[in-house]
Amino acid sequence: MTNTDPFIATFQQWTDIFMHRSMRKFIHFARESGLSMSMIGTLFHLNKKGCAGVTNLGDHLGVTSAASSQMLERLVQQELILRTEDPTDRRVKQIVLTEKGSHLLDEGIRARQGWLDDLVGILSREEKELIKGALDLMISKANQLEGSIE
Amino acid sequence: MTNTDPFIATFQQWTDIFMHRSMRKFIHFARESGLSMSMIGTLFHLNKKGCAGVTNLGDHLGVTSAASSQMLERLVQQELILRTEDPTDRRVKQIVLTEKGSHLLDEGIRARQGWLDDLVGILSREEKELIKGALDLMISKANQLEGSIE
DNA sequence: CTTAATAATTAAGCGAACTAAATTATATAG
DNA sequence: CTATATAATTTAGTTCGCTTAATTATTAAG
Repeated sequence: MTNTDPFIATFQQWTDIFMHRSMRKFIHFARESGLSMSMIGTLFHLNKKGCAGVTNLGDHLGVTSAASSQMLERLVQQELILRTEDPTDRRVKQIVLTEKGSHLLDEGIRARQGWLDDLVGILSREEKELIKGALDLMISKANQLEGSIE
Repeated sequence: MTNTDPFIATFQQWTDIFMHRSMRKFIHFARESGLSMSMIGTLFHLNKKGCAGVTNLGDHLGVTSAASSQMLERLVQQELILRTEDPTDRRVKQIVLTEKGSHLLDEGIRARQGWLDDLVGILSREEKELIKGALDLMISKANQLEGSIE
């Protein structure tokens, strides 16, 4: 293709494998849990940020606040999130994960990475250390770029 | 959590970052292209396998052949796939990517990994080599597991 | 040839997720 | 106090992706 850099080629190859293996189970899990992509994205976002408003979450997904409100209502009914008034500005609602929502998310992540256990199973201690070192390096470098995206 | 293995912990941490950074742009791209998740999955599958039948693709997505047929019709209208008769069994249709479909997919992948260029930019040659080695190792190990999933 | 099985499509209908517009409640500026 | 702006919600209506059931075409088996 246009990418001649062998590093990028390798990275894309790994991404392909990872997506294929890892996403299938996760999507299956989401379907069975009755969660849409928007819901999944919202739960992940809440897991990361801790708390957010309705319009805020909608913007994050690229939908209107009306759509966001409706989706959040469904999540409230499923008891996956909690919706309370912001005491400092009573127009805004504070959305947070419930215990149940947090657990469900963990379960999904575990489903996603079930095959990881198989992979770990056929790695030697030295190989695991090599890979862990590389991942740690990428994590720290990625965090270094943090400023550019909110 | 329940995972005490530092390797798995690191892996999940990296996955979090990767998903966050990489999926957002890709989902945005899919929306703008008017492609559903099923369509995306189908295009990727075709890209990998080259050719497939209608029922086959539906099974792969976990939907009925009717649903698959309808979705493929939309992809045909968008000129992203080609649907021809299998000469050896005229009941089955052979679905392949068009040039346009292949290009669109490439574009999506590039959108997904736009931030990768930024990451590459702040890696030294030695760091890139370390990471590439780790990725190559994981790729080969993952392929070793290939038999378990079709 | 007849019957049964298989692949794809079509038809009808349903629920989910979205939008625009109106509504309610609260906050801010003049 | 009166505008105006902002946050969330409700309402009505659309579209999408799916299902089941029926239909068409082809193949395979007796």
